[in-house]
Amino acid sequence: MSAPHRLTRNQALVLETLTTAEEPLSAYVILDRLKDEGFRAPLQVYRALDKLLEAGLIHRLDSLKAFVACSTPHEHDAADRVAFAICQKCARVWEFSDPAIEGRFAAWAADTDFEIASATIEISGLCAACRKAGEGAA
Amino acid sequence: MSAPHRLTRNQALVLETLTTAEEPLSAYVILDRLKDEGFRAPLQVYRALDKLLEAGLIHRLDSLKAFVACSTPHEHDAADRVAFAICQKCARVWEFSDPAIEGRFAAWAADTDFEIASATIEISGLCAACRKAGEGAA
DNA sequence: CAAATGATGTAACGATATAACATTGGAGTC
DNA sequence: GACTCCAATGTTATATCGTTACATCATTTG
Ligand SMILES: [Zn+2]
Ligand SMILES: [Zn+2]
Ligand SMILES: [Zn+2]
Ligand SMILES: [Zn+2]
Repeated sequence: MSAPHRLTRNQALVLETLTTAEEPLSAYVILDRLKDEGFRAPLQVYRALDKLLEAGLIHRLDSLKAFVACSTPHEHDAADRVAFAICQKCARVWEFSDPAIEGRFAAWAADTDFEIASATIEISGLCAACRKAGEGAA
Repeated sequence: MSAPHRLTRNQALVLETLTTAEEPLSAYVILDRLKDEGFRAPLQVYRALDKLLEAGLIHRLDSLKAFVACSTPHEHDAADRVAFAICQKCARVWEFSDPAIEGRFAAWAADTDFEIASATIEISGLCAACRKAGEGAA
């Protein structure tokens, strides 16, 4: 399996930026925040992101075109897919996995003779805090 | 509710391009295929795509940054979410929905006090035909 | 040390999507 | 028909996201 590779300076900086952030960040926002650390070009960010994705330390949210630190740096096995809930207002992300959902996908795949390799599961809506805050504002 | 708006020329051309295609198409591929019909700029495509998305006649696949015609132009209600399976090899798309999956999301949302507005559910893998074709090739 | 490997820096480019603004075309009045 | 309104269109420019190409530096390993 994947040896727990020690992170390089660039990788550590990008990971720390994501870990510190409250919301998912685009690659260019990360670049901007790391200007003072010597980052100059997008590729410096994308290369670090690639390694962190491989290591399972971060995720890319396709629906936002942005990256987020993994909430519980686990091995994301094929049999333990992860889903994300993203608040449209505060942009905070909840990461969860549900064997029952995985089971339904597996059942559909078996019926259809489709071999699942990966999945993108992102739900969008309003978190409890943002709904509470918005109740009196309409 | 949404009146079944008659499509404009541009919208009809974009929809026909997607309906005819075997795979999802990027906006720029659509633009290219409609050059002969007078299309010149990305916005002509994106504006038509926006309307078709509103009308529920097409979908955007976030994981591919591409668009696909809806296989069964239904009203995609909040209570009847749709999922996609995308073959990595032939790029064909299967559109399906599963009340049990929706139920699991609803259960998670209830537990977490999250209000779901929309979802992106895209699984990637190999279809039956492509697996069969690849079996003797390794 | 020498070779191999992986990370980095930099510039240029490609791909995806939107902003801004002028113009056109039809639907409903008068 | 003339007038008004509003949606759709055409066009240019720009914003945003991501990759190719290539030279350089660091680390490991024999
Ligand atoms: Zn994770
Ligand atoms: Zn929120
Ligand atoms: Zn559909
Ligand atoms: Zn296939």
